[in-house]
Amino acid sequence: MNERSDSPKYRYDASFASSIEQKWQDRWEDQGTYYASNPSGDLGDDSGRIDLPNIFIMDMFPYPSGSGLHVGHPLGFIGTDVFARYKRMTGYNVLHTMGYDAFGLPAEEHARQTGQHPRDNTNANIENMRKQLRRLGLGHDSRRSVSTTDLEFYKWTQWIFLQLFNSWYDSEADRARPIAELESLLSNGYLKLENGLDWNALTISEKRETIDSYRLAYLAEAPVNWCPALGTVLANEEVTAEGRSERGNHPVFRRPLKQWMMRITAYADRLLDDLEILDWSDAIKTMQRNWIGKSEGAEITFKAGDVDLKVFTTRPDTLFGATYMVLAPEHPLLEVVIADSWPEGTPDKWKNGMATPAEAVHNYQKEASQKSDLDRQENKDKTGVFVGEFAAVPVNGKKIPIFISDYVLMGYGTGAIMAVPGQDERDWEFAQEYGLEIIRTVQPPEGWDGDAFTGNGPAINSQFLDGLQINDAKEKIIEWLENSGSGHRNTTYKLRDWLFSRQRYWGEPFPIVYDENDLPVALPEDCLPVELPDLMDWAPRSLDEMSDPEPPLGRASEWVYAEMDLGDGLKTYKRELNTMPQWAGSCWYYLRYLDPTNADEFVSKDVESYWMNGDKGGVDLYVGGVEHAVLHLLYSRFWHKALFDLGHVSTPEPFHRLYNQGYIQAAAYQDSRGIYVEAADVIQEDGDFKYGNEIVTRSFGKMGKSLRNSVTPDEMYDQYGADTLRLYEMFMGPLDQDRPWETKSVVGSLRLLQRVWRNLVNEETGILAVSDGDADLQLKQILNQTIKSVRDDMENLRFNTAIARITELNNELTKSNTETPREVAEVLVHLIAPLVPHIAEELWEMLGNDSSIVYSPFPLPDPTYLVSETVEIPIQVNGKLKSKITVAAGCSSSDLRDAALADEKIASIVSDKEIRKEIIVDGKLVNFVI
RNA sequence: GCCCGGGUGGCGGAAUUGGCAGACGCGGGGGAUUCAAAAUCCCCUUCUCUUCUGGGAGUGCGGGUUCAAGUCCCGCCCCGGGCACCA
Repeated sequence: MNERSDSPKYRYDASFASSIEQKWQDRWEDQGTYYASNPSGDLGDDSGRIDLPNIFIMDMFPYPSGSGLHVGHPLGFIGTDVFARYKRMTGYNVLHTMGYDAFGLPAEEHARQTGQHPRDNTNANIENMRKQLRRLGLGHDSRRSVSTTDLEFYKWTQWIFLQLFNSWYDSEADRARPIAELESLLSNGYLKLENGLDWNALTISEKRETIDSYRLAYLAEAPVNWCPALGTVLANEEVTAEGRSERGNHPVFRRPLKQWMMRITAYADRLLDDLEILDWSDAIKTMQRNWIGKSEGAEITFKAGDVDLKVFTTRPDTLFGATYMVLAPEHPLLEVVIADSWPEGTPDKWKNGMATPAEAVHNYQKEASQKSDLDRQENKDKTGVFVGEFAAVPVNGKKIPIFISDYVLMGYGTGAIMAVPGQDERDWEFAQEYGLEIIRTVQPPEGWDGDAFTGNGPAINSQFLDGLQINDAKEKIIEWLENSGSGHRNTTYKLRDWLFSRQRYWGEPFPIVYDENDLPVALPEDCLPVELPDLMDWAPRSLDEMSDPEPPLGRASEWVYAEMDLGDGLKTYKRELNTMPQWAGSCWYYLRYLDPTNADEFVSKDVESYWMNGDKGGVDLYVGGVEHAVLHLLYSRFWHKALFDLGHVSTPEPFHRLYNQGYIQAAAYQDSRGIYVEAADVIQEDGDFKYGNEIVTRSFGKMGKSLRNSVTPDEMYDQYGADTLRLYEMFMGPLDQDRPWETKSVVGSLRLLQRVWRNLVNEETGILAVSDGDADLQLKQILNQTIKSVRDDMENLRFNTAIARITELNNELTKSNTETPREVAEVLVHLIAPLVPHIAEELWEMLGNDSSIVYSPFPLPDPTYLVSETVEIPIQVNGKLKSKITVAAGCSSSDLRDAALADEKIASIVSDKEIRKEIIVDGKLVNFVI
């Protein structure tokens, strides 16, 4: 920064910082400084570190975007790097590396814009990103850096798919098992088919289809988000609330298509229960719980003529209050319950102006299907029509009218409800609208003037349930339902099976082919990897609403049909043309970090159990953004559990501790038209923000192109150096909090490093300037107290306060007129080493060491210097600070009291008053109450 | 509407169990050094009253518990995030 000719020659400034940073980055790379030791295999070594305790520290790997980094991106990466460095210095074998999540739609889109093949484009972006991250001085084991697009990586993604395809969920044993075991259980008669058929009487193809329907990865006709303009189906998360594609804002249609599904619902309970053993924030756990959405209750059958209508309810205890029934407009049994004509006395309101129930229902169905999700969200007024038929409440035979309404969703429970307006707010609203009977079955508290009462209380109007509290009433009615055969205990989930097919080019091909009956056949392991064919024309095609999606792989005409012998002679098979979603690679990449060069296994058992630590283990620290709270983290947990069941990994959970870093925000400025202007060009003048001559308004938002407020790491390297950037990002605030970027504040971090440098080195000569004498007692006490605090802060990822403590120590040295004692200098260099590794290495070398500081032990506090002989005690009167006195450490309560009363100020305040109470906390405080 | 976070000086933030509110940094003010400036070093910097000794108020708002509350309890307000007709 300071390039003036008269500034000291050896001042620590941006250009000097850059030169030592590059020197050390080269040396670390040459020496493989950050290589972690494996217990066996290619990455084993004789460093001896394998005998140390180990720790696996991980970032959520990035998508290698072509647009480069801004200073907000590496916040979490710096945090894990500081922690990993600290752990290395405290005697751990540390695994820390970085991979790339490089498949997916963004890569395709970007490639399309630049006209390059996605592979070339992706590889160029990865190279660029590696360079940028290297420049930050991140201590990654470069040998373990993988990309999901590497053939040697996605071979194992396909292998894991085969594991899922070749297994089923045994709900008795509550775990996944190999599919071969299902076949033998069925043929031995140990397991009966759900549809009651005799397995051994089935034809071969019936058997095959039955088996297929049990697999964890299975084909199903499922309603999907079909976006004809993009030519692909989209995941729910890729569709906006308005029902349009997030990219391009094209219309999206719900449409049933045959797709690969993952049976994540089989794991719903375990995914829920095992949250307990995880060290994750309650916020994230709550989000996962909500997503899984477990509800316990009962399924109850209502008879409407000959038709059984099943409802799910969490409140079977309110059965006596059921006064009508509602089916979803898409309910499959609707057609058979519609009456031919309106019964006598049907209110006009229930008919919706139609002459027959059929007309009313079909008209309503049509309207409901045209309602977008947004309409439903914004307009929650209850609408519906009567179907002209009645159902019988099982417990008393009472006939209640059947309605259809869009407030009942086909996708949840049974798509039908018993409506209990007395105890349900939605049912109350509907009942009010259509003039339906309301029966309270729970006694509301006295003075209740509200509508539906959803709280606890004794049952009323419920015959044999009367007087029971909700939970007891539920148990009793469920018992009755089960005895009478009209219902049973049941649990439902919001979680749906995971749609796993995409009509895209840039993704993992499935290791699946189809035979002459169009049934799926898994390829054997020795056929892996199924390589993505090289296509010139890989872009999705725009289609119209009525056409089927065309997977781009269908255009690889050479590739689509394969002739092979899969055990029953040479035959021609058609390949699966869909590809896997982007989540596939991110579901398991952490496991490949462990053993990236293993050609025989996705990870060796030996290596996996070493790093994951079995049982309640997993990745020791996983840092990333909160936006992955549900999808990635849920999918990944699901795959991991399946691999665990099949004996491929030793821990039931992948990520033991999850930590969500905050985001760096930055000021953004809008002109009078609301257009964002380049934030870097805005100046502050007389309290106004000005862009040129125009006054602009300020707001804060996520740093990025759209708000035109990006600051790049390169700018920071030019002005300050990488160590300063690292230090500033860690000092801004706690790692898990959002924080606003302020370039003008970065200078404070540079100043700290300059002072550290100046306290150890003569700026004029560049020669080390430390003394060999001892530090005085006071400095030793400060030094050891600092070591203690910094260790504690580092351990708990509180880097901002660690830096504050280091700054205090350094300020002591700055104030002193003498040269810094060597013992202090050496400690100081260690304390800063995890945060600012380059300057620390440089100083460590100047202090006469020829090996890296990376593995030099982090200082331990000497307990002798953690206690001082005297302590300062605040003296309060009536709880307000009035004075402070200095007394011998460990002095008795009575001595402390006497000393406090002897203090001039205190004496003058209490002299003529009676002391009513004395609070004396040894070593802490004295409070007199007068 | 429900469920999570959060609210502390001009700004970012600190205060581990109830025990000195505002550590550390930015910004601001003053001084030393300098021909002068930059850089550096030192001091001050919550607000407010003041007779310059100190006094009063103060952690979103209103109550409470306590010798003592940013911290605990009750009732609100505001900001951020998630879910949202899930029976």
